[in-house]
Amino acid sequence: MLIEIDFRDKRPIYEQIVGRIENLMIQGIIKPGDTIPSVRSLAMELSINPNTIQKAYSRLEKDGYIYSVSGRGSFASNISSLLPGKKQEVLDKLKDIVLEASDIGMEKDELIKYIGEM
Amino acid sequence: MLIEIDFRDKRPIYEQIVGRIENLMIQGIIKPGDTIPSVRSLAMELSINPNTIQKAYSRLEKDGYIYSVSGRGSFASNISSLLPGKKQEVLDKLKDIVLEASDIGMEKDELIKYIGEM
DNA sequence: TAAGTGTACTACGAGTGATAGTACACATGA
DNA sequence: TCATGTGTACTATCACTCGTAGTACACTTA
Repeated sequence: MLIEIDFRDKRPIYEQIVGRIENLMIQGIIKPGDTIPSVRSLAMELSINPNTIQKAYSRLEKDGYIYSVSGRGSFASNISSLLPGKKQEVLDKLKDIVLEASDIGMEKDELIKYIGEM
Repeated sequence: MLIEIDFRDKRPIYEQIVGRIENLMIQGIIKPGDTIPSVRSLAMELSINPNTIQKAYSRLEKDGYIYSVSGRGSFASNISSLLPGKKQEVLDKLKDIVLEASDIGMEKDELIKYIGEM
């Protein structure tokens, strides 16, 4: 099972699926051109409604991760061009954390030290 | 106006208020013992329902930031004992970011460099 | 042709956020 | 004392999102 759902997770199911598939593609486990499980089969496998899967796939297609062909299935796109944007997103989040840390009197060095020791 | 609401913010109003007051206390702008605006006056000032303010204040009291006295008002608690927990929260978030960065092939050094240059 | 595929649509229930209104007990100051 | 302001506790209603459920249609493939 490459894709699983955590019902304790506060995020909506469709968002978990989006994140999981994005992750599998970024890690190269799903490669460009690979077939993505069909809406109905994945719904069956996860015991959730096909509409929920469709919602996730629509989002993935809109964001450029997959492309869907009516009657044939859904396939992984080449996401190499998306990586710079993803990197910037991470840096933006990191910036928020650093500002939050600053609010409670934590110095940059403390954060850097923590990262280094991970 | 120390407290404002951003209606473009996706977070619920009560959560914005909680965050804002926490922030003012952490920064020392609101000091232990200070009076917090009354439920009704803040509701009037922000043009929102008193129940929304009450919900925010209930959360703040539950989390130890303020204490409320029936008939008198709400007051800022001494939050110095809460700081270690807040620091740990920040570090936990930082950890998530680092893992996310790792997923898309970013090295720790890249993050550390970014923090250093902020 | 039959089966599997993506896609679109409506309808319903549950949960949450926010509003609206009412009510009660308490503290304070005129 | 009494009016006012305070926190607190309800109920009711509305809007929105998430998820489920069912149906339908056009397409591709074996």
